[in-house]
Amino acid sequence: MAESSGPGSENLLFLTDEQLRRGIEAMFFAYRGFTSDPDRILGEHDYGRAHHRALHFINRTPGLTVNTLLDILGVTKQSLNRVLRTLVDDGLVESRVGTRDKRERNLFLTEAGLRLEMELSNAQRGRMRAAYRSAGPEAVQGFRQVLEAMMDPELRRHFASAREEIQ
Amino acid sequence: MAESSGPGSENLLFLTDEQLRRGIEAMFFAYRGFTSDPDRILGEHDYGRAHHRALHFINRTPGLTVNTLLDILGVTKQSLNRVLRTLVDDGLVESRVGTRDKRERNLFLTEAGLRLEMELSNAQRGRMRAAYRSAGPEAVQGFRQVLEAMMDPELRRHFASAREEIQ
DNA sequence: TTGGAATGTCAACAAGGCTGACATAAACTC
DNA sequence: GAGTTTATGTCAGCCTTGTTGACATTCCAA
Repeated sequence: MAESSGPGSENLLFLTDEQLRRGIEAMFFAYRGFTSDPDRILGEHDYGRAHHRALHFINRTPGLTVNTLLDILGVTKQSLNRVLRTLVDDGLVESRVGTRDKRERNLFLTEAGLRLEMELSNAQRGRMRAAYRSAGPEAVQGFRQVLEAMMDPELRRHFASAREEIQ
Repeated sequence: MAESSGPGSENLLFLTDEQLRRGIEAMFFAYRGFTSDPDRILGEHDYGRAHHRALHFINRTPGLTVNTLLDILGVTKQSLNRVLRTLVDDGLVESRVGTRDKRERNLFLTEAGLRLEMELSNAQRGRMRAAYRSAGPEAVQGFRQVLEAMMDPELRRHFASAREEIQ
Protein backbone atom coordinates (compact mmCIF):
# COMPACT_ATOMS: atom_id res chain seq x y z
CA MET A 1 0.00 0.00 0.00
CA ALA A 2 1.36 3.40 -1.00
CA GLU A 3 2.31 6.22 1.36
CA SER A 4 -0.42 8.70 2.04
CA SER A 5 1.48 11.82 2.95
CA GLY A 6 2.66 12.97 -0.46
CA PRO A 7 1.05 16.25 -1.46
CA GLY A 8 -1.54 15.88 -4.16
CA SER A 9 -1.98 12.18 -3.48
CA GLU A 10 -5.19 12.55 -1.47
CA ASN A 11 -7.46 12.30 -4.44
CA LEU A 12 -5.99 8.97 -5.39
CA LEU A 13 -5.75 7.56 -1.92
CA PHE A 14 -8.84 8.69 -0.10
CA LEU A 15 -10.33 5.22 -0.35
CA THR A 16 -7.46 3.17 1.04
CA ASP A 17 -8.21 0.97 4.01
CA GLU A 18 -6.05 3.24 6.10
CA GLN A 19 -8.04 6.33 5.16
CA LEU A 20 -11.26 4.47 5.86
CA ARG A 21 -9.98 3.31 9.23
CA ARG A 22 -9.20 6.89 10.14
CA GLY A 23 -12.69 7.92 9.17
CA ILE A 24 -14.11 5.17 11.35
CA GLU A 25 -12.08 6.26 14.35
CA ALA A 26 -12.95 9.88 13.73
CA MET A 27 -16.62 8.95 13.90
CA PHE A 28 -16.05 7.08 17.14
CA PHE A 29 -14.15 9.84 18.90
CA ALA A 30 -16.27 12.65 17.51
CA TYR A 31 -19.49 11.00 18.58
CA ARG A 32 -18.13 10.80 22.10
CA GLY A 33 -17.41 14.51 22.06
CA PHE A 34 -20.76 15.17 20.49
CA THR A 35 -22.67 13.51 23.33
CA SER A 36 -20.44 14.47 26.25
CA ASP A 37 -21.86 17.91 27.03
CA PRO A 38 -25.52 16.86 27.01
CA ASP A 39 -24.62 13.72 28.96
CA ARG A 40 -23.17 15.84 31.73
CA ILE A 41 -26.27 18.00 31.95
CA LEU A 42 -28.57 14.98 31.77
CA GLY A 43 -26.68 13.39 34.63
CA GLU A 44 -27.42 16.36 36.85
CA HIS A 45 -31.12 15.97 36.14
CA ASP A 46 -31.13 12.17 36.53
CA TYR A 47 -31.95 11.59 32.89
CA GLY A 48 -30.11 9.73 30.16
CA ARG A 49 -29.42 10.01 26.49
CA ALA A 50 -32.73 8.39 25.64
CA HIS A 51 -34.57 11.28 27.32
CA HIS A 52 -32.55 13.75 25.35
CA ARG A 53 -33.47 12.12 22.07
CA ALA A 54 -37.16 12.16 22.91
CA LEU A 55 -37.03 15.81 23.98
CA HIS A 56 -35.13 16.73 20.84
CA PHE A 57 -37.57 15.21 18.38
CA ILE A 58 -40.68 16.31 20.24
CA ASN A 59 -39.28 19.81 20.20
CA ARG A 60 -38.48 19.61 16.51
CA THR A 61 -41.96 18.41 15.60
CA PRO A 62 -44.44 19.40 18.28
CA GLY A 63 -47.54 17.22 18.26
CA LEU A 64 -45.91 14.20 16.65
CA THR A 65 -47.44 10.86 17.54
CA VAL A 66 -45.86 8.12 19.59
CA ASN A 67 -45.68 5.90 16.52
CA THR A 68 -43.82 8.50 14.50
CA LEU A 69 -41.38 9.00 17.32
CA LEU A 70 -40.85 5.24 17.51
CA ASP A 71 -40.04 5.22 13.81
CA ILE A 72 -37.53 8.02 14.14
CA LEU A 73 -35.80 6.64 17.20
CA GLY A 74 -35.84 3.04 16.04
CA VAL A 75 -36.49 1.51 19.46
CA THR A 76 -39.32 -0.61 20.82
CA LYS A 77 -42.43 0.99 22.27
CA GLN A 78 -41.62 -0.55 25.65
CA SER A 79 -38.27 1.14 25.66
CA LEU A 80 -39.65 4.48 24.54
CA ASN A 81 -42.57 4.23 26.90
CA ARG A 82 -40.34 3.92 29.92
CA VAL A 83 -38.60 7.13 28.96
CA LEU A 84 -41.75 8.94 27.92
CA ARG A 85 -43.55 8.03 31.12
CA THR A 86 -40.92 9.64 33.30
CA LEU A 87 -40.93 12.75 31.12
CA VAL A 88 -44.72 13.02 31.38
CA ASP A 89 -44.70 12.29 35.11
CA ASP A 90 -42.04 14.93 35.64
CA GLY A 91 -44.07 17.46 33.68
CA LEU A 92 -41.66 17.92 30.79
CA VAL A 93 -43.85 16.37 28.12
CA GLU A 94 -47.57 16.60 27.57
CA SER A 95 -49.41 13.75 25.85
CA ARG A 96 -52.70 14.89 24.32
CA VAL A 97 -55.31 12.55 22.88
CA GLY A 98 -55.39 12.97 19.11
CA THR A 99 -58.17 15.07 17.57
CA ARG A 100 -58.39 13.39 14.18
CA ASP A 101 -57.79 9.89 15.54
CA LYS A 102 -58.42 9.46 19.25
CA ARG A 103 -56.22 6.39 19.50
CA GLU A 104 -53.19 8.52 18.83
CA ARG A 105 -51.34 10.64 21.36
CA ASN A 106 -49.79 13.90 20.27
CA LEU A 107 -46.66 14.83 22.16
CA PHE A 108 -45.67 18.34 23.20
CA LEU A 109 -43.04 19.86 25.42
CA THR A 110 -44.23 21.82 28.43
CA GLU A 111 -42.52 25.02 29.54
CA ALA A 112 -40.20 22.97 31.72
CA GLY A 113 -39.56 20.57 28.86
CA LEU A 114 -38.69 23.44 26.56
CA ARG A 115 -36.28 24.79 29.16
CA LEU A 116 -34.40 21.51 29.52
CA GLU A 117 -34.37 20.91 25.78
CA MET A 118 -32.93 24.37 25.32
CA GLU A 119 -30.27 23.78 27.95
CA LEU A 120 -29.24 20.53 26.28
CA SER A 121 -29.28 21.75 22.73
CA ASN A 122 -27.47 24.95 23.63
CA ALA A 123 -24.61 22.87 24.95
CA GLN A 124 -24.61 20.58 21.95
CA ARG A 125 -24.95 23.43 19.48
CA GLY A 126 -22.10 25.21 21.20
CA ARG A 127 -19.73 22.41 20.37
CA MET A 128 -21.12 21.98 16.90
CA ARG A 129 -20.80 25.71 16.28
CA ALA A 130 -17.18 25.73 17.40
CA ALA A 131 -16.41 22.76 15.16
CA TYR A 132 -18.19 24.38 12.20
CA ARG A 133 -16.44 27.65 12.76
CA SER A 134 -12.99 26.14 12.97
CA ALA A 135 -13.54 23.96 9.91
CA GLY A 136 -15.25 26.51 7.69
CA PRO A 137 -18.32 26.43 5.44
CA GLU A 138 -16.91 24.19 2.72
CA ALA A 139 -15.84 21.61 5.26
CA VAL A 140 -19.30 21.75 6.80
CA GLN A 141 -20.88 20.97 3.48
CA GLY A 142 -18.60 17.99 3.02
CA PHE A 143 -19.32 16.85 6.55
CA ARG A 144 -23.03 16.88 5.87
CA GLN A 145 -22.67 15.12 2.54
CA VAL A 146 -20.67 12.23 3.97
CA LEU A 147 -22.94 11.85 6.99
CA GLU A 148 -26.00 11.79 4.81
CA ALA A 149 -24.49 9.12 2.57
CA MET A 150 -23.71 7.05 5.62
CA MET A 151 -27.29 6.84 6.86
CA ASP A 152 -29.59 3.94 6.18
CA PRO A 153 -31.91 4.90 3.31
CA GLU A 154 -34.91 4.84 5.61
CA LEU A 155 -33.25 7.16 8.10
CA ARG A 156 -32.22 9.40 5.25
CA ARG A 157 -35.91 9.80 4.44
CA HIS A 158 -36.65 11.14 7.92
CA PHE A 159 -33.69 13.42 7.57
CA ALA A 160 -34.70 14.71 4.16
CA SER A 161 -38.28 15.32 5.24
CA ALA A 162 -36.98 17.31 8.16
CA ARG A 163 -35.10 19.41 5.69
CA GLU A 164 -38.17 20.17 3.59
CA GLU A 165 -40.17 21.01 6.68
CA ILE A 166 -37.96 24.05 7.11
CA GLN A 167 -37.69 24.53 3.38
CA MET B 1 -33.96 34.52 11.63
CA ALA B 2 -33.46 34.62 7.88
CA GLU B 3 -34.47 31.97 5.34
CA SER B 4 -31.80 29.46 4.54
CA SER B 5 -32.67 28.38 1.04
CA GLY B 6 -31.45 31.31 -0.99
CA PRO B 7 -28.58 30.41 -3.28
CA GLY B 8 -25.24 31.79 -2.15
CA SER B 9 -26.48 32.29 1.39
CA GLU B 10 -24.80 29.18 2.79
CA ASN B 11 -21.62 30.96 3.74
CA LEU B 12 -23.51 33.43 5.85
CA LEU B 13 -25.95 31.01 7.36
CA PHE B 14 -23.99 27.88 8.10
CA LEU B 15 -23.97 28.76 11.77
CA THR B 16 -27.68 29.37 12.29
CA ASP B 17 -29.40 27.30 14.94
CA GLU B 18 -31.29 25.54 12.19
CA GLN B 19 -28.12 24.53 10.38
CA LEU B 20 -26.62 23.37 13.63
CA ARG B 21 -29.72 21.35 14.44
CA ARG B 22 -29.45 19.62 11.10
CA GLY B 23 -25.83 18.81 11.79
CA ILE B 24 -26.81 17.33 15.14
CA GLU B 25 -29.46 15.13 13.59
CA ALA B 26 -27.13 14.11 10.80
CA MET B 27 -24.67 12.92 13.43
CA PHE B 28 -27.40 10.96 15.18
CA PHE B 29 -28.73 9.21 12.09
CA ALA B 30 -25.32 8.66 10.53
CA TYR B 31 -23.94 7.09 13.68
CA ARG B 32 -26.80 4.64 13.62
CA GLY B 33 -25.96 3.67 10.06
CA PHE B 34 -22.31 3.56 10.93
CA THR B 35 -22.80 0.95 13.66
CA SER B 36 -25.63 -1.07 12.13
CA ASP B 37 -23.61 -3.44 9.95
CA PRO B 38 -21.10 -4.45 12.65
CA ASP B 39 -23.94 -4.71 15.16
CA ARG B 40 -25.66 -7.27 12.98
CA ILE B 41 -22.52 -9.37 12.65
CA LEU B 42 -21.76 -9.06 16.36
CA GLY B 43 -25.24 -10.27 17.18
CA GLU B 44 -24.62 -13.49 15.23
CA HIS B 45 -21.50 -14.12 17.28
CA ASP B 46 -23.10 -13.19 20.63
CA TYR B 47 -20.89 -10.16 21.07
CA GLY B 48 -21.69 -6.48 21.48
CA ARG B 49 -20.32 -3.14 20.41
CA ALA B 50 -17.89 -3.11 23.31
CA HIS B 51 -16.21 -6.23 21.93
CA HIS B 52 -15.91 -4.60 18.53
CA ARG B 53 -14.20 -1.55 19.99
CA ALA B 54 -11.68 -3.68 21.86
CA LEU B 55 -10.94 -5.78 18.77
CA HIS B 56 -10.56 -2.68 16.65
CA PHE B 57 -8.01 -0.94 18.82
CA ILE B 58 -6.05 -4.09 19.63
CA ASN B 59 -5.84 -4.73 15.91
CA ARG B 60 -4.75 -1.17 15.23
CA THR B 61 -1.99 -1.26 17.83
CA PRO B 62 -0.96 -4.85 18.55
CA GLY B 63 0.65 -5.22 21.93
CA LEU B 64 -0.97 -2.22 23.52
CA THR B 65 -1.46 -2.42 27.28
CA VAL B 66 -4.73 -2.63 29.16
CA ASN B 67 -4.18 0.83 30.57
CA THR B 68 -3.68 2.37 27.16
CA LEU B 69 -6.82 0.68 25.92
CA LEU B 70 -8.72 1.99 28.95
CA ASP B 71 -7.57 5.49 28.08
CA ILE B 72 -8.67 5.18 24.50
CA LEU B 73 -12.04 3.64 25.24
CA GLY B 74 -12.81 5.86 28.21
CA VAL B 75 -14.50 3.17 30.31
CA THR B 76 -13.69 1.67 33.69
CA LYS B 77 -11.33 -1.24 33.99
CA GLN B 78 -14.13 -3.39 35.37
CA SER B 79 -16.20 -2.74 32.30
CA LEU B 80 -13.33 -3.40 29.91
CA ASN B 81 -12.22 -6.43 31.86
CA ARG B 82 -15.55 -8.16 31.46
CA VAL B 83 -15.33 -7.74 27.70
CA LEU B 84 -11.65 -8.62 27.52
CA ARG B 85 -12.14 -11.76 29.58
CA THR B 86 -14.71 -13.19 27.19
CA LEU B 87 -12.49 -12.37 24.23
CA VAL B 88 -9.52 -14.10 25.86
CA ASP B 89 -11.63 -17.08 26.97
CA ASP B 90 -13.02 -17.43 23.47
CA GLY B 91 -9.53 -17.36 22.01
CA LEU B 92 -9.86 -14.10 20.07
CA VAL B 93 -7.40 -12.10 22.15
CA GLU B 94 -4.11 -13.10 23.68
CA SER B 95 -2.88 -11.32 26.81
CA ARG B 96 0.87 -11.62 27.24
CA VAL B 97 2.73 -10.56 30.37
CA GLY B 98 4.81 -7.51 29.55
CA THR B 99 8.52 -7.98 28.92
CA ARG B 100 9.71 -4.55 30.02
CA ASP B 101 7.25 -4.30 32.93
CA LYS B 102 5.77 -7.59 34.04
CA ARG B 103 2.73 -5.93 35.63
CA GLU B 104 1.51 -4.88 32.23
CA ARG B 105 -0.36 -7.09 29.82
CA ASN B 106 0.21 -6.69 26.11
CA LEU B 107 -2.84 -7.47 24.05
CA PHE B 108 -2.81 -9.19 20.68
CA LEU B 109 -5.40 -10.66 18.38
CA THR B 110 -5.20 -14.37 17.65
CA GLU B 111 -5.91 -15.78 14.21
CA ALA B 112 -9.58 -16.09 15.12
CA GLY B 113 -9.57 -12.56 16.52
CA LEU B 114 -8.06 -11.24 13.32
CA ARG B 115 -10.72 -13.04 11.31
CA LEU B 116 -13.61 -11.53 13.28
CA GLU B 117 -12.03 -8.09 13.30
CA MET B 118 -11.63 -8.32 9.55
CA GLU B 119 -15.23 -9.37 9.10
CA LEU B 120 -16.45 -6.46 11.20
CA SER B 121 -14.22 -3.82 9.70
CA ASN B 122 -14.90 -5.00 6.17
CA ALA B 123 -18.57 -4.37 6.74
CA GLN B 124 -17.95 -0.99 8.34
CA ARG B 125 -15.42 0.05 5.74
CA GLY B 126 -17.83 -0.98 3.01
CA ARG B 127 -20.36 1.57 4.16
CA MET B 128 -17.71 4.19 4.77
CA ARG B 129 -16.25 3.58 1.32
CA ALA B 130 -19.65 3.97 -0.32
CA ALA B 131 -20.28 7.20 1.56
CA TYR B 132 -16.84 8.55 0.68
CA ARG B 133 -17.26 7.60 -2.94
CA SER B 134 -20.65 9.21 -3.29
CA ALA B 135 -19.55 12.40 -1.54
CA GLY B 136 -16.15 12.82 -3.19
CA PRO B 137 -12.67 13.63 -1.89
CA GLU B 138 -13.27 17.27 -1.00
CA ALA B 139 -16.32 16.35 1.03
CA VAL B 140 -14.30 13.68 2.81
CA GLN B 141 -11.71 16.22 3.82
CA GLY B 142 -14.41 18.48 5.22
CA PHE B 143 -15.99 15.56 7.01
CA ARG B 144 -12.72 14.73 8.71
CA GLN B 145 -12.04 18.35 9.63
CA VAL B 146 -15.39 18.85 11.31
CA LEU B 147 -15.22 15.52 13.15
CA GLU B 148 -11.76 16.29 14.42
CA ALA B 149 -12.86 19.68 15.69
CA MET B 150 -15.76 18.05 17.49
CA MET B 151 -13.62 15.70 19.58
CA ASP B 152 -12.56 16.40 23.12
CA PRO B 153 -8.98 17.69 23.08
CA GLU B 154 -7.77 14.59 24.87
CA LEU B 155 -9.43 12.28 22.37
CA ARG B 156 -8.00 14.38 19.58
CA ARG B 157 -4.55 13.55 20.91
CA HIS B 158 -5.16 9.82 20.55
CA PHE B 159 -6.48 10.46 17.11
CA ALA B 160 -3.54 12.60 16.07
CA SER B 161 -1.00 10.12 17.42
CA ALA B 162 -2.73 7.41 15.44
CA ARG B 163 -2.22 9.56 12.38
CA GLU B 164 1.51 9.99 12.96
CA GLU B 165 1.91 6.29 13.55
CA ILE B 166 1.07 5.75 9.88
CA GLN B 167 2.80 8.97 8.87
C1' DT C 1 11.93 -2.30 51.90
C1' DT C 2 8.12 0.09 51.31
C1' DG C 3 4.86 2.88 48.60
C1' DG C 4 2.48 3.21 44.58
C1' DA C 5 1.19 1.57 39.92
C1' DA C 6 -0.89 -1.96 36.83
C1' DT C 7 -3.86 -5.45 36.67
C1' DG C 8 -7.59 -8.65 37.89
C1' DT C 9 -11.73 -9.85 40.23
C1' DC C 10 -16.02 -9.86 43.20
C1' DA C 11 -20.40 -7.72 44.18
C1' DA C 12 -24.05 -4.69 43.42
C1' DC C 13 -26.45 -1.42 40.82
C1' DA C 14 -28.50 1.49 36.80
C1' DA C 15 -29.71 2.79 32.07
C1' DG C 16 -31.65 1.41 28.24
C1' DG C 17 -31.93 -1.87 24.82
C1' DC C 18 -34.77 -6.38 23.88
C1' DT C 19 -38.91 -10.12 23.70
C1' DG C 20 -43.39 -11.80 24.90
C1' DA C 21 -47.90 -11.34 26.64
C1' DC C 22 -51.89 -8.92 27.56
C1' DA C 23 -55.38 -4.82 28.01
C1' DT C 24 -57.95 -1.02 26.23
C1' DA C 25 -60.04 2.10 23.20
C1' DA C 26 -60.83 3.64 18.73
C1' DA C 27 -61.24 2.94 13.99
C1' DC C 28 -62.10 0.26 10.22
C1' DT C 29 -64.40 -3.58 7.51
C1' DC C 30 -67.58 -6.77 6.15
C1' DG D 1 -73.48 -4.64 14.50
C1' DA D 2 -69.73 -8.03 15.01
C1' DG D 3 -65.26 -8.86 14.35
C1' DT D 4 -60.61 -7.29 13.15
C1' DT D 5 -56.94 -4.19 13.12
C1' DT D 6 -54.37 -0.26 14.94
C1' DA D 7 -52.30 2.80 18.51
C1' DT D 8 -50.99 2.87 22.82
C1' DG D 9 -49.81 1.42 27.47
C1' DT D 10 -48.10 -1.85 30.79
C1' DC D 11 -46.11 -5.96 33.26
C1' DA D 12 -42.38 -9.16 33.65
C1' DG D 13 -37.98 -10.72 32.63
C1' DC D 14 -33.60 -10.77 30.23
C1' DC D 15 -29.09 -8.79 28.22
C1' DT D 16 -25.23 -5.57 27.49
C1' DT D 17 -22.50 -2.27 29.09
C1' DG D 18 -21.74 1.31 31.81
C1' DT D 19 -20.94 2.66 37.00
C1' DT D 20 -18.84 2.47 42.22
C1' DG D 21 -16.43 0.29 45.95
C1' DA D 22 -13.46 -3.03 47.91
C1' DC D 23 -9.69 -5.97 47.85
C1' DA D 24 -5.63 -9.07 46.17
C1' DT D 25 -1.51 -9.66 43.58
C1' DT D 26 2.51 -8.47 41.36
C1' DC D 27 6.23 -5.72 40.56
C1' DC D 28 8.78 -1.30 39.66
C1' DA D 29 11.28 2.42 41.78
C1' DA D 30 12.88 5.47 45.22
